[in-house]
Amino acid sequence: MTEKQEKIVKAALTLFANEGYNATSTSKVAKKAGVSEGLIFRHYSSKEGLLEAIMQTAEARIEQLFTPILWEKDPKVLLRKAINVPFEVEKAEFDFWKLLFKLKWEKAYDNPEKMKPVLEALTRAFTQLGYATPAYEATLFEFYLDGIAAALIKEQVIDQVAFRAFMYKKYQL
Amino acid sequence: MTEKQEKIVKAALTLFANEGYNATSTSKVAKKAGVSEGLIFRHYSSKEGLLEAIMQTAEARIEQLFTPILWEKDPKVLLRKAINVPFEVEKAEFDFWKLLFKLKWEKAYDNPEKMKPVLEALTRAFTQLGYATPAYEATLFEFYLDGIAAALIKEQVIDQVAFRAFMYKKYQL
Amino acid sequence: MTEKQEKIVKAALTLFANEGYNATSTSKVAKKAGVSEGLIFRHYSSKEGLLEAIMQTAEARIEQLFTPILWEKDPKVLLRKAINVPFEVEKAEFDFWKLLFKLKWEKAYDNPEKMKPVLEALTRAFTQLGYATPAYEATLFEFYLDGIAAALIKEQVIDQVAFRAFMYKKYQL
Amino acid sequence: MTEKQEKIVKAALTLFANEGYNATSTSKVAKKAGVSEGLIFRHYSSKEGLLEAIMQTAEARIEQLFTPILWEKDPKVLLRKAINVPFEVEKAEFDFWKLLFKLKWEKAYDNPEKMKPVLEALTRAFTQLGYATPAYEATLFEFYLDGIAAALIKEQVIDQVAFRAFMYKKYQL
DNA sequence: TATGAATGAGTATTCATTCAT
DNA sequence: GATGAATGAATACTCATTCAT
Repeated sequence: MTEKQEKIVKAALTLFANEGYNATSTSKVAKKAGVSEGLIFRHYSSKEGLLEAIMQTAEARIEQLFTPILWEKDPKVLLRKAINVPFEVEKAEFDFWKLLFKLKWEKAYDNPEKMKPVLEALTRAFTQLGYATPAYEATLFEFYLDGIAAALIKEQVIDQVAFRAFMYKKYQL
Repeated sequence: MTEKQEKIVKAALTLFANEGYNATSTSKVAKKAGVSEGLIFRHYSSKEGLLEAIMQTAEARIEQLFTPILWEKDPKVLLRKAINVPFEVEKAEFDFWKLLFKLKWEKAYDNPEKMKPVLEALTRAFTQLGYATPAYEATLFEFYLDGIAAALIKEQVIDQVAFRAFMYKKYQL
Repeated sequence: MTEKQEKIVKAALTLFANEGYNATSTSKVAKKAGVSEGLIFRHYSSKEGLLEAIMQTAEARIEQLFTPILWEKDPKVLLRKAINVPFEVEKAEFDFWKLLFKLKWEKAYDNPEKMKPVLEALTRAFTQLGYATPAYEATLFEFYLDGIAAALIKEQVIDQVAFRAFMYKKYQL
Repeated sequence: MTEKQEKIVKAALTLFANEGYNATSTSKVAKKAGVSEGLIFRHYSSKEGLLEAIMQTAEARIEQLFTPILWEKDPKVLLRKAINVPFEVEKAEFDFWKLLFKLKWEKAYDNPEKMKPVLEALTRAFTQLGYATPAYEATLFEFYLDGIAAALIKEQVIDQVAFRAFMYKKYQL
């Protein structure tokens, strides 16, 4: 990735995440990145190509965040780690997440399959912990995580320490 | 609201919800509604005005759905009613919700204030039921509402009866 | 056809004929026609649509020119009339013809079928006049038509009266 | 001419001839030639420069084809040779001719002067053969040749042997 | 109220060309 | 000689909006 490519991707990420993909023109991206508009197309062939390039990095990052959970044996530790994920997202990554959450509502970009392994790991954990309906527990747990993540990304005021403690207690971790 | 106005609003709702506000041109709306493009502007003065008109109806509908909860005295009944809300949304209303959820991610249209009364009612209920941190419980409960509503709207397969039963049990209702 | 539509078609014809279809931008057409660029697309949906609209008129004009030949019974009169066709094209129509001749070299727009009725009429005439290979004679005659028309359109100096007389004599008319 | 130069010229010729000069981008030429776009400009300084380079070769080829005619003393042989020219064009050269014929309709590239020596040779021949208006005969003859060439290049079905025989007979050769 | 012609600014994308390497 | 990154201007086409009727 050349220096200018990085600039393009960075500018596009910020704009796509905050103003929306459709509301962001390639000329805006170019201006913000300080490059000519044509360069975007030389490197990514289309606006959508650019989006896909960004999404790949984003999904890679997500995988990276959730991988430690997938391999965790101890169910309590697993849940604890899962709860921690949203709180560990750094501000620098918020744009990634914002974009991801937005695109979840565009059919073409929403693939719930992606989270299946996590869901399965959670189900396993709830099974081991003797929950009656572990699959539903996992689903609900994921709703919670999603909600927490969304709130954090939107920078709604939450006492992170207290809330995390609350979650731990709720699941007796 | 004249007959043509209704056609416009209906067409716009479907398109805004499914293709996105920015991705929907006023000409597409006009064509789908079977009216001239000019008429949209005579009635709503701008594309954004049209969106706002739709949003008002949408928000009114939401209020309508949650009002029974606000006045419910019995905390257990209240939670039961709250759990049920997302399952009561009819398919005909999905577009409303889809649009609402999408716009939650556009700063200009996300106002968390809207849900405050519900949040307070839930907090009250959890207090009455003796939960240790009722405000956090209420927050979490709202995440459930969001999550299940999103899943239903996206028509992800969920055994509605079973899941509802699971929620009842979870909250001992 | 509104007044502006006519302006568009006229401007486009001149430009397409003299600078070439591909070398003429829609913005140039708009500027020359004194209308907004968008209007072209409202009326003709695409640059190609505009070309096709023009071509239809052009082909209609051609038909009109050759129709008297098709119905002529007397073979000598028929050939005389045919010889005259190119000389009857008025300067005002040169652009039509220029465009037509240019497009003959674009596969998509060359349809030799168009001239078939004329070719058949010519063949009939040569048959009646006792020519040995009337079909070839007709083909050759068409080459003359093409050649003289091209020369006239390009405004190459030709003594029209003399040349016509020469042709009459050549075919003993 | 280096190997890459040849590749460029060959690719450009095919594309210019079949898709048109304006419709062919330098990037298409580069891709087809398997070279970098920059190289085209190093060698030919501009797209037009490339066209001119091609045209020079094309015109040289034409001269080569017609030279034997210019020096022919026997008028009958001369006409026979002239008739043969279009039939002798090899398929491999069709692109050359297609391009030439197309460009005849671009003022900048049409120079009727080029064919003057041929026209004069034909006139001489017709004079020697005692035709009444040899200059007009020559002009008409050229129209015929042009028409034949165009038909052949466009690969319209023509019985070449029969048609050539027909031409010989027509001019009593 | 409703239409449809009309517009000016913008859209994604392509173009011929330059230049550092 | 040759590449590939980079650009500024252009391209066909769309957009939200206005206005005369």
